[in-house]
Amino acid sequence: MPRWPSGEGCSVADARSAGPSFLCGPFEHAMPKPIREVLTNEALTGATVTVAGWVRTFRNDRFIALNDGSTIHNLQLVLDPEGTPRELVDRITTSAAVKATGELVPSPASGQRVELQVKELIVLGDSDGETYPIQPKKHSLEFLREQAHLRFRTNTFGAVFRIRHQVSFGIHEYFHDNGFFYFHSPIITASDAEGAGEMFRVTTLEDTKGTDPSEDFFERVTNLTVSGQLEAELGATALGRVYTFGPTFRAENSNTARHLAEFWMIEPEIAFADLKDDMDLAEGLCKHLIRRVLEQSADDLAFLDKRYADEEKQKPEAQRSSMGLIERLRFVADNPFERITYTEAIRILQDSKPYKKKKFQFPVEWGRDLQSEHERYLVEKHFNKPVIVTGYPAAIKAFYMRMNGPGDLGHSDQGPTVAAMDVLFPGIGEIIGGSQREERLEQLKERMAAMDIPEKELWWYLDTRKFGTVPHAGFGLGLERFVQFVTGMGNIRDVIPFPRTPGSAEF
RNA sequence: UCCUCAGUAGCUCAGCUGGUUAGAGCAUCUGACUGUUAAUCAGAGGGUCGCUGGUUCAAGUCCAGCCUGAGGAGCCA
Repeated sequence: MPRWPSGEGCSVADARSAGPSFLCGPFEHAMPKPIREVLTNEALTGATVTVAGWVRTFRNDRFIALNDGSTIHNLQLVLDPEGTPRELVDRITTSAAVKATGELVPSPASGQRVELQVKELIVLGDSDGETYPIQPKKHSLEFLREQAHLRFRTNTFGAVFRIRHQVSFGIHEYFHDNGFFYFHSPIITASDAEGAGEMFRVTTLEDTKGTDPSEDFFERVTNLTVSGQLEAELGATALGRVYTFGPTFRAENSNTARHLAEFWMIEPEIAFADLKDDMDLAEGLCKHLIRRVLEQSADDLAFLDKRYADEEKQKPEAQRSSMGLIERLRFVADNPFERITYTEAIRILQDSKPYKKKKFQFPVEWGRDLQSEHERYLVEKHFNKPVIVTGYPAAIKAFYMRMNGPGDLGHSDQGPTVAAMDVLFPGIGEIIGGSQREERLEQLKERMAAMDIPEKELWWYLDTRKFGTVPHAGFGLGLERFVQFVTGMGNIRDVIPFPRTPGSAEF
């Protein structure tokens, strides 16, 4: 069994003092060093090092570009031309898994600081060049989507999923550091009253048609969750600050580059907080995550930045982004988000050129929801930065959002509004949707009645308003949409390992 | 679900107003070379032109239906 270099014996200093024969065990069992460490730790130069990974390219029967996923960069392995048997050389093919031990030496050629002079090498897993689908060349994202099980072996997807990790980890970090508790809302839920979209039915029945739900496993109708928010509110009204972070399921027949049937959502919920606190939290989280990725994933971002620039070059000039990927991340991290009310947004849109030239496909008038084209104009043309829109008309928002009164943020004399807030990002659209929740029992019941939501189904939710209710607020952040923004990937299916979309659940 | 576009070698594509045996680059394989950077050079193999039906002397090319994918829209995160 491999030994992890956590205890005695495997430190860099030990490796150096032990000389070239040092290994954490016999060669076959030696724990390989991550290539990320091999390439960056200058103290390793001159040491004997074991690495393992997958062959990216093999040049001249002598040079292996080896990648182990720990970094986007490859380690060059150099074989001894005389001392390597032909049978072994023939097995070093694209994506073969190999393990090698040798001396890490400064590289005489340009292209890499160090390289590994191989003393010992084994092929752990062969890879047949004739049938391995991913070649050392540029592939289309569409093709790689069909090879989703192998696409992680490409630079692009390696970078994307390392960054996805950094974002996920950063979410826990940010909330933990700010006194939040990670709250696990259920995946299987019984309430279908949330109105967040079509749901996937969960059942053990062979056929649900004509069968009484009481005969089912849970003795009632159950579905996969579309949101952990209502449960998070229960947590927040006791623990103070909580967040959920888990998979979410929507059975909508959505076929777009920004919708998935299974996606990951982050839903913080804070007690004793109003809409402004909510906005501050949302903006703070976004900025923290961007800064973290800029710091922790500089190499991957540099690669994606170049990729993004190449993609932009393909577009007609009018559609090109005004900023590069990294440039825009820095800009968003360093500048305050624009905060406007829905009523102001309508006014800006009605004063806009596209409105006056009748370029908008959908009407702009108070009471109607903002369409994608309107959000795009606000974010990408008018403000050219993230925008938080508050105070939407009550009629187009969910029942749990707090009804605004005179003096409340976003209140309008044009009609009733609620304390909602949507964070709109360039290129992505709505990345966060949140609100201050209706904490007043009577108002909440009124809204539920108006929207035909039976109180019976949400008795537990209403209880929080009966017993020690407090102002509270929260939001939902779509993880994949955020990762899209950070990586510059145009299609949401390319930022989740195994995308689920209508008609597609391979892998 | 709606609108638009696309489907030709493993991949990316060319194939004109229908007309001999369907092409290129890359990849793969074989050989050469051996300090290379997606190495280079030479050669070889590789096709149900998405599927079904129709029009025609003749269909990769025209028509219809279906399937799959992409872009946009709606729903939303």
